[in-house]
Amino acid sequence: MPDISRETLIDALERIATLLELKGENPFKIRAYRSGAEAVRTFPGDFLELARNQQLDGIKGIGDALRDKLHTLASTGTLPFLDQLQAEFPPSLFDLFDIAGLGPKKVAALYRDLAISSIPDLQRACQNGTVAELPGFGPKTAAKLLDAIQAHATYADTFRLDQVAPAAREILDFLRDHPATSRAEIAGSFRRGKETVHDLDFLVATPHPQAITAAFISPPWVASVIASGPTKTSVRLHSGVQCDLRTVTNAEFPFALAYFTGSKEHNIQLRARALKRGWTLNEYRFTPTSPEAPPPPPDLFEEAQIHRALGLDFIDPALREGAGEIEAAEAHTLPRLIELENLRGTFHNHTTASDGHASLREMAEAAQELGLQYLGIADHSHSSVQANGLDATRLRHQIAEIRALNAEFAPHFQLFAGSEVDILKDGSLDFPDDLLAELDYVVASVHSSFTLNEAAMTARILRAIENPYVTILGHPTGRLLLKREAYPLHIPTILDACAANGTIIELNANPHRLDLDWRWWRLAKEKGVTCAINPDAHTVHGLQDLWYGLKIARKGWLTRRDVLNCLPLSQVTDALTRKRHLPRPH
DNA sequence: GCCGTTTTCGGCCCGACTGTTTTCAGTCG
Repeated sequence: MPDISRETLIDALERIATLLELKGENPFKIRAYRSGAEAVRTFPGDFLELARNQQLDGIKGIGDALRDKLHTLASTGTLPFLDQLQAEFPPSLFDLFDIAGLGPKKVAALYRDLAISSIPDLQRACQNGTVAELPGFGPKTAAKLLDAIQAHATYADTFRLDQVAPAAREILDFLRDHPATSRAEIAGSFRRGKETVHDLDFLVATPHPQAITAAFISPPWVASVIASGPTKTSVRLHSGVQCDLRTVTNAEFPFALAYFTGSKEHNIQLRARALKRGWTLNEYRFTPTSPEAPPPPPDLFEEAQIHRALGLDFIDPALREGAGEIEAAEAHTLPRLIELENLRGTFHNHTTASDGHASLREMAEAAQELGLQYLGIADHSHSSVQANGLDATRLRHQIAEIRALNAEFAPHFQLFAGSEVDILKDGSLDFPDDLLAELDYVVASVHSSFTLNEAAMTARILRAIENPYVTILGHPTGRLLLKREAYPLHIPTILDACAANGTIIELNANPHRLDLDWRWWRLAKEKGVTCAINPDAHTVHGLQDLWYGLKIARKGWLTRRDVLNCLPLSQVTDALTRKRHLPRPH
């Protein structure tokens, strides 16, 4: 079987779209490839497997042409159509699309007229004046491109949630404090709870947009102003994060909030739905398409009223990814999403015994301050030498310490004694079963040999899943956002095995991980897999990462019934050890 | 190239901003 992933399919479709743009193809054909890529990205299920087996019929956005191309790529590992297109342009040309202000038309002109095919080429041509003389270009464009090349080399263009959340809150508070502000919100992918974002979108309802704009660009955290007009302004922060501001009227606010929250795919579906009712929908209002069309409802103040006007239940921002949420809202089958208040405790936390920075007691007290009823401790096992992993003696000592503290905390709070035990290269565990049996629960995680192929990695983890003492599979794919790719793993097989064995899967809430990815949780839930939202806290402060995990769980359509740590203390103990008494599958 | 309670052909989201234009094209979201 060719060694490709869903990402390979997505990249291929997006690459085709870009190549067709360079060639000046029909824009609607290009859009079809782009939306096809998005359909692959958001499909709730094992897309790769379906593509391999030519079972893509009926998937929205995938027609005959894309279906066949995806099948070819998934089953053979190559796509001649793409290869032929790629042969027409030098590979380095694609780097130019990463430069702000350059789109397909300009890149095509630079390549065609000046033979520019890389960022260094472009930089030279901007400096020596040839770009400024090109038709459609000019001195300002050349100067802007030089700035953009500089910015490209200096700043990241994608940020983890934790990298932008503090600034997001600070700027939102700042805007809300302004006397000319009537309402302010953050929209965009941040509001949807995406694990990484490109920018922050602020929306302000105000009768004095000029005053808000002036205030937005003036604080010390603004490094530069990218663009500024009457209703739209973009700035870059010193951290490199781009922040956009839109000012609207009070009446426009709910429409603008819905519009700028996206996603693009979600919006397109929403607008199409409005058209069927005889209205156009944009960021300002409903407008009847003809005099005969029914009048849209007057006086809309909230997004929920827009959804209702379209015959839909309110769709939480977390779900607005164009992945079936509109159909579910119409059928009244949207899930009641988990809330932060539903969390009663959490598992997988570290202390000074391994690589954490707080003691058992400090972690327990912090958890109680957060209103939790229980806290699971899971320090590293001894193979994780770099993390000061515990050996059997130290682990038994910690178990005793936990029991002693619990005598003090009872009955209002309880620590659970666990371990984050390494899944070794062959899938065996770092501790023998009799030692694991002394624990309240066990998290099993991969911390080494990341380079196994998919089959070997899947088999390795399957073995751990099948161990009766493994309660939770920790950070299942090992990814570190923007830093390290997930190791190859056949997730559907993992989900099936967890369902069959009663093994819980972690949603690691550390903002560097957010693993398992939200795109898998609907399938996991469908298969009957339980989720545990765990902060993997190494400090007292780290417990608050639960907030990130919550956002991701909501994106995964999870409810409190799907999540282990929504159980009250009185029920969670049984849930942790239930698997030990289950009959073994096979 | 996709799609269908305006359907199998003829549509396909569209507004804001900038720069290079002298009325608009390109980019972005």
